Amino acid sequence: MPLKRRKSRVPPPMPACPLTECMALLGGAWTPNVIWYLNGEARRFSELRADIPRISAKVLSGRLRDLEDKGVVTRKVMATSPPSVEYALTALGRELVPAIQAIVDIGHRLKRRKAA
Amino acid sequence: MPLKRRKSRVPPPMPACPLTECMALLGGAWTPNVIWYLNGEARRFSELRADIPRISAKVLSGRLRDLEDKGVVTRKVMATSPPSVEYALTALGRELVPAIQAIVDIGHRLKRRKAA
DNA sequence: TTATGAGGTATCCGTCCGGTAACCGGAGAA
DNA sequence: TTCTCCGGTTACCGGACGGATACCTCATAA
Repeated sequence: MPLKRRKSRVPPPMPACPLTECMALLGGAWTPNVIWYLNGEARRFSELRADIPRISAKVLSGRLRDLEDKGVVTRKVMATSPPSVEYALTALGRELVPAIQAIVDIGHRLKRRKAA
Repeated sequence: MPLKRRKSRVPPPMPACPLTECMALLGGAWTPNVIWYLNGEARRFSELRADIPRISAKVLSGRLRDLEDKGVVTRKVMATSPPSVEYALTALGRELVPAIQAIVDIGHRLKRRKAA
């Protein structure tokens, strides 16, 4: 009883599917969290560390550099003492927020249900 | 001698953040793709491999096992010869689709813009 | 007889992540 | 003066994760 191969139901994903395209920006540990907490005003490195308690300084610093390279965040060094650094979303970064919002919404529902 | 800050003895309250809560289900390489291609009808292992050409068998089988453990997909062995296995989304899995849809939508916009 | 296909597992190896520690230059404390 | 702290970053190390390839079982097809 041979199985017939069912055709792919989905539009040709090939030369870089939209999911992959967007995940290239959202991928990497803690990336959605970083973008999420940058929504709204700019935020300093140590503020982000407080926002995301379980991220290590190394990973946060790496993530911010990656996101800067990809054009998702901007980095501005403030002439304070000691110098502090402010990060903010670019227009591209703000476009990613709705996707993270959708994830957060689902997370809220999951939590509410687990409480019951 | 000042009092040293005591380290919290219990692991930090993990599921505080809705984003983390939901990312626990979506995290891991290729996870959004797998859920995306399972939306709609059930799909077999080799069909998923064709849907997601760049995933390796090891990672796909690992992802499917993880998702089954988390209650996102079901696994059904069909009594064919050779036996085939069908995977499908659970109700929980279907709840995750809107978030992936949002990511896909943004990916479409990014691609369209890049073409220009 | 060999090949093929389904649904994986075994193995190797490179990259990523997390934790710790150190760094730097200036400001305040001892 | 010397100590220490502070914000941001980097170097080092060990472990987990992901990619590539090979292999396995069973049964039909060429």
